[in-house]
Amino acid sequence: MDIDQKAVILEINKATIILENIINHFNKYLPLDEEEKLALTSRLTERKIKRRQFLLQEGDVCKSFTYVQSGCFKMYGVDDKGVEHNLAFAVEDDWISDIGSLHKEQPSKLFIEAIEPSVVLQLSKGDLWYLYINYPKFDRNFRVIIEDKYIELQDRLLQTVSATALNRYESFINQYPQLSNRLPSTQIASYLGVTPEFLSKIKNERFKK
Amino acid sequence: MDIDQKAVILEINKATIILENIINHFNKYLPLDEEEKLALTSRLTERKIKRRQFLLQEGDVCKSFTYVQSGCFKMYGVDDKGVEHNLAFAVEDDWISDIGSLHKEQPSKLFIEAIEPSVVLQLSKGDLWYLYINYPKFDRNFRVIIEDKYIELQDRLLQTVSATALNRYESFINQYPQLSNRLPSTQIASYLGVTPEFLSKIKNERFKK
DNA sequence: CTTAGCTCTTAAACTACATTAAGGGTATTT
DNA sequence: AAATACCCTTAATGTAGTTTAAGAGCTAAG
Repeated sequence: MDIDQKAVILEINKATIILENIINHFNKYLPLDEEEKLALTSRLTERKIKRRQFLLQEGDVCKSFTYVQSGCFKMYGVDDKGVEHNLAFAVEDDWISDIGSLHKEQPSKLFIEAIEPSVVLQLSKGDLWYLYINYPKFDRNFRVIIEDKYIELQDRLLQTVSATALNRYESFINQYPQLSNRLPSTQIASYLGVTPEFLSKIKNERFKK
Repeated sequence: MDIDQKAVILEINKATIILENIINHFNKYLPLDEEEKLALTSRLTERKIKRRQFLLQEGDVCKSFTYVQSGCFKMYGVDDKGVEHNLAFAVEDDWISDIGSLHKEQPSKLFIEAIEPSVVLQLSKGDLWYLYINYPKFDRNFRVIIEDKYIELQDRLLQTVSATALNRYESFINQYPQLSNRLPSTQIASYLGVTPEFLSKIKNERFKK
């Protein structure tokens, strides 16, 4: 076996290892059989994304459903004054997409931007539909995935309208302890719905106690 | 045919008419075949609900997925000060449930209460699971139903964190013109995340223009 | 090495919205 | 028919969070 062949095999192994993550992801729900695994993995496109690079920009139609293999993204809207409002973060082993724009093929109001250098696996709308039509298990699995996201979102809305900024901050730290270390405070402030200045004040008061 | 028989037939017709609504509901997605229709309708429980009666109270585990046949419900949480915060309304031909509580069999943080005298069709968790397992089309249909609800919720969260109370009020009127006439202002204020007093002020200023 | 650009913090002035209180109108219950 | 509860509004006062400004530490790019 010459050096070139070895290089090819290394590449294949690396790809296999990467795809193992998404396969394992489905093991949390209804595990895929060999045929389904192949149907899925053969349709995934791997992309490396740099810090500050966009997966989606306001006005564009969202074209794919994205699995985060490694790294971190934020999804946010920008108001009339130009202020960003973070709706969601996604780190490794999570999905991110503007589902509304993807489904209805309408221009998105949102941005999806890498906060860290990242690797993603993407499914185009057509491929996703193909999987839904030919392998009902994907209907099931994505139903459960989106139900979980719905539950999270509803919880968050309740918090947003009924709790103070301090409470929201403490809930965030409890719910996402890893994220609260990993992300800059400005991004957390934008997620909590306060200015960085006010978050700074909150942290200070919390520390004094 | 005697009078009793006529009465029975009338009852059957009425029941059939009621179930027609939910069948038509699914026609918006992937229409059900005869077997699926029977599987569904034979598992539905019809309940009449009085104004101010609860489908779910905080602390209880949500036991069923509810289709609103007629009437109107609100789903809300109550904060430490005892203030209600409406997360959602549901009128005829819509679904309502605390999905988090239903799925994870955990005590709910929410109330679901009738704002008008209502009629609902309920599916227990067990029956819902039975449908999912035996008729994959329900996975598909409920996936799409919940995706639509997710889109709505995300839109609302974005509004809540990025728009003023006046903007949120105007969006609400545009998006749900029927509801804005049908509901008392106190309920709309609770949904928008402001006090009834402040909503009153907003309306007044809006009218002046 | 240096410049430019983020990030974090503090603090004073400001604003959108909450709270409290009170009065009048309208349903729903008795 | 009366009583009770709920609904809507106005207005004074109060506050959580914003805005603006300014400086200091950190990181990244040329």
